[in-house]
Amino acid sequence: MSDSPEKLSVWCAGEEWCPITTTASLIGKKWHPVIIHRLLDNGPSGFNELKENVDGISSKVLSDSLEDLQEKGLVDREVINEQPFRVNYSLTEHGESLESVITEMAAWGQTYLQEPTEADEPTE
Amino acid sequence: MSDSPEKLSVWCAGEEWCPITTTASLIGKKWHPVIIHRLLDNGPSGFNELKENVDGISSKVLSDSLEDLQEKGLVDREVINEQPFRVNYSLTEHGESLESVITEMAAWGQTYLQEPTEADEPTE
DNA sequence: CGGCATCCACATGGATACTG
DNA sequence: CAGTATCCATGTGGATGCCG
Repeated sequence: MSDSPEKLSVWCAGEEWCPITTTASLIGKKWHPVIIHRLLDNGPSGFNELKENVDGISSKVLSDSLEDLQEKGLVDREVINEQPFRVNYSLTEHGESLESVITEMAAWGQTYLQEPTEADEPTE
Repeated sequence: MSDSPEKLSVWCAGEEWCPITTTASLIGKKWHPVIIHRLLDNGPSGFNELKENVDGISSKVLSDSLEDLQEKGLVDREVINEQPFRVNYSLTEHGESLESVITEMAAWGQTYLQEPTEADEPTE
């Protein structure tokens, strides 16, 4: 885990390649940061275990997100049992390397955000 | 700028409020991190100046994103001249406080990502 | 210059049901 | 348990044109 993995080649939206745009394309999806956060926190997890921890996600969206994260090389999927069928989702080296980013996001949220009260509820 | 602003009340997707989910909802849009990054880097900017710096964005999307960021209390808009018409977009205190997150994202991208070559181009 | 209006394509997300 | 299938609503992004 300590030896840095080779760099990921990732495309980027704009004309010229930009680290932050590209990073945003990796984790700038609604559920990706949370999924990675849960995997960092709880370690390798099964599908439904992850679904419980990522509060409010549907199986389809979790399935789609995990597939996306696998394609991006951040998450690993391993079948650990056939009967009963069990899989294990874990972070790759790249996925784990995101800890600093995820931690920073969580810390920022802790510091600068608060849970809204009923009074804040948008009446719109 | 040094006194920490009051916390933002932001809704979150899941059942229970979660800092990282909520943070992700603030900056987990395709262009938001880049826009904030550019404002951090170049300071307050006009609309087209920002459009140039955020490489590849259309005016509609930039307009939408800026509106979203204003609603979320991260960006300020100020009309600084009527004739010729000029506005200035800048970061609020909350927006500036995101520097650590944005920096971490950019640093991660620098370390773990590389610009893909033609060979990596998806033929799909 | 700094947008908004319009239109449209596609992506994303959610609910529900069903399968091996 | 670990998904897939389906359907549908909404979101997001891009192109173009126009306006004060």
